[in-house]
Amino acid sequence: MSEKMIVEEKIFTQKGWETREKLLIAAEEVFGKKGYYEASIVNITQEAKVAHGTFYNYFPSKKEIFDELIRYYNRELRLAIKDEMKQAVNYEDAQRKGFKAFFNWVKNRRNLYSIVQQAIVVDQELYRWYYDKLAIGFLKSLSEGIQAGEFKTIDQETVAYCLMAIGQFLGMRWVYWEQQDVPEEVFDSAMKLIFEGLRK
Amino acid sequence: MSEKMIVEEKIFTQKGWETREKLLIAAEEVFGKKGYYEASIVNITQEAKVAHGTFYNYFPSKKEIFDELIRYYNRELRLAIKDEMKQAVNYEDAQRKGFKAFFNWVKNRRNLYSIVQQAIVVDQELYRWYYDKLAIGFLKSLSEGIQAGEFKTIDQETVAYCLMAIGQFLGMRWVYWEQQDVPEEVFDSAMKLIFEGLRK
Amino acid sequence: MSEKMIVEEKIFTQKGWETREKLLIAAEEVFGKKGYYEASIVNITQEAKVAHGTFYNYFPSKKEIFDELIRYYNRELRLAIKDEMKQAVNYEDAQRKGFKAFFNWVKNRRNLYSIVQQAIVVDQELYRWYYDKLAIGFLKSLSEGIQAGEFKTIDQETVAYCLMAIGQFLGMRWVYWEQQDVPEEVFDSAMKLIFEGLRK
Amino acid sequence: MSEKMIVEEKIFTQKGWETREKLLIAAEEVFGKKGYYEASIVNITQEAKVAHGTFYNYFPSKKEIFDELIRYYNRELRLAIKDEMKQAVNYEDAQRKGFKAFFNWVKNRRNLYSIVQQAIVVDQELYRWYYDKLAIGFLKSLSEGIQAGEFKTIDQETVAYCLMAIGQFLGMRWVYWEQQDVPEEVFDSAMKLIFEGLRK
DNA sequence: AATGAATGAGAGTTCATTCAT
DNA sequence: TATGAATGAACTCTCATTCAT
Repeated sequence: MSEKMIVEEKIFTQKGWETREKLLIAAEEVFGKKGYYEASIVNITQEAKVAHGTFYNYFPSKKEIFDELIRYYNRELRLAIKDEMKQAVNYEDAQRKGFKAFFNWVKNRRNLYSIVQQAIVVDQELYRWYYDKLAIGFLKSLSEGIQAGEFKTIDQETVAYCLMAIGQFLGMRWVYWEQQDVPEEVFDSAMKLIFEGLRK
Repeated sequence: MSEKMIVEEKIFTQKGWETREKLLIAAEEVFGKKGYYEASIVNITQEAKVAHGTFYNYFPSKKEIFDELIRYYNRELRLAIKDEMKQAVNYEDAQRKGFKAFFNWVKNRRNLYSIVQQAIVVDQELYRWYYDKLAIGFLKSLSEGIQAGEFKTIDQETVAYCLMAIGQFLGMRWVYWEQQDVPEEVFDSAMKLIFEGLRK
Repeated sequence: MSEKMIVEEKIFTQKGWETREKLLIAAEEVFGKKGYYEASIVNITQEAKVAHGTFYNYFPSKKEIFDELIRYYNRELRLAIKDEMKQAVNYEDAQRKGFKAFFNWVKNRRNLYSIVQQAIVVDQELYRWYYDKLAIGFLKSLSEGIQAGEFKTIDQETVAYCLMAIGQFLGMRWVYWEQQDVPEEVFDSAMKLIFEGLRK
Repeated sequence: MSEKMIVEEKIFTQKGWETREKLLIAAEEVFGKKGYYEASIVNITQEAKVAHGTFYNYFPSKKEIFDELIRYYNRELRLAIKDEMKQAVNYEDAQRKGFKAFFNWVKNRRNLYSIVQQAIVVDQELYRWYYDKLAIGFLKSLSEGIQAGEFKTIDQETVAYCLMAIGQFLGMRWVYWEQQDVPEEVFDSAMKLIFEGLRK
């Protein structure tokens, strides 16, 4: 007698669930390395070491597994950032810790980072959803920082977008392209810009 | 008697040159609207109102015309920004004017903006080249602003990336997604962040 | 202690037999609605509310269950026609009652009617078998009608085929396509043609 | 300088037109022999001795070439019947000649006959269209025969359907199944039934 | 220079069937 | 007996590229 799992109205046995996981992990690898359009289902099933047809027992289409990856890891990232921010001593520290957590996540999930960027082309709605979701976390922390009198009274949404932008570009530049941690001095320079501004 | 043109070791007649132009303009439209992978050569030749085979008289591959677009318009964008910055009364104003010019360019070249983002998937090297090229302009102006004592002494490259990031995200958010100008108050908020920082 | 049933050298328990029945009923529905080629085994097992693999415990292939349906319901139709004909007061009446019974059967077994037509594509031999079997009934009654001096001396096989043809087309036209009974006046016109001919 | 042809908004050169013809002839053969669902595009292109992809230069889908065959040959058949009927000395003779022409057509176009029957499964609308189109010819001739006082006053539509039914079944039985002409005595028996009726 | 017919590799997807549990 | 995961061959369709005219 085997235990069953139910996901989105589909029922899986333990074995089925494991196959699904294998496919997701394989897709992360393949989409990350080759890009959505260059990647084929065969690439994914070979990476997962299952038969071609097995893919369609678990995902109705190539696009669907892509969506699933984005949505699943968006949640993972947000939780990771949130967890880190909770440890902060003040709101500035919270923002710094948020950035650190983000860079860390990119480092550990290089493929996922790439996949998210691909969404710009593959599904703009999804890409927008991704950043809107992410923005909410920044917004909340900014808002509290303002209320606490730690931050200036600002257009929170705009600033949230600016902060995400900076995180995104530095992550791309250093962690994704150069495959290293964001250097300390770069991180400090960015934080300095954010908290003190450019003008002398 | 026809005049000839030489581009990258190829010789064109006047008529040939015009056909090439038609194809580039069509490619901009088609790549912009459908995306690189969804677009086919036939789409481009139909848009250009030439025969299918004509394409390969001018470009060796689909990828090549994509590259050409990116490189050509990268130059156009940089010139547009430079031109605008020249009019500035000081370095802060130059940065502001640079942003304005960028948003303006996105507005007038929506398709191109989209195409550049597609490079993330199509050719990461090219994408990097694009932003490295762009960064140089920001860098130069920043550098002069520091030398003139108008800006803090900062890690110029990092700040250049941060500024590009902000421009990129706000352009995406407002001009590309919402299809409107960046609202004045959003622009001001971003500038305020950049020049004064977040801390109270 | 369970009772066993034996069908074509296979032994079934009561439960097994019921599963088999469920599959046949489901197949009738699915083949009827979607057609043989559009229908999948999964469609059938889902309709029957059994597991995918269960199908192959009862039928060796998709084709086999199709055959079984055709053969089973061919017998049912012939019995229905025969039963009705038995009530007739003379041979002309028998033919009329035979037609009525046929139209009635199409009405109540729309799916089956469709399935029989599919045999044209799926298995021409089977289709031929179906109509040869059906023809025998017509033949017998015609033959008796002639012997009784009620009908002309005719080429019985040809006339049997003509009668089947008329039944088939009127059934298709009215009962299957229009989903209604064959209108009385249509029925009468056809009978008039059959019994009196076209010439003035 | 090559001559061009325009068909349904597509332009063909002479060569292209010939390829299209080759494909139609091949499809007639393949659909006729294997049936619509068992036939693959590869079967057709191999029969036509062209590359796989060439098919899609001329027909947007498998279904489309099937439709084209049916519609094209429906017209051919109707013209053939009409031509033959024109030679008739009276309306009864016209009907006889119509049947003859039909059987002749089936004989020369065995594959087409099969293909038309497949439409029952592949596209019921098309099948209905086919017989509705055909019925019109019968109707017209019947109508004139009545007006001329040669035929009884009857429900013309119903009788038209009955006549088509008989033609269809005899064609199937003899020409298609047995691959021979409809025997003279069979033809005569059917005509006798049609014109004189069954009752003594 | 311009044309468009021809090509064939390769894509995503389906599904009858097998089989271990 | 019942299950549903796994398989892989076969399908339709796409399209970048080549090439004869």
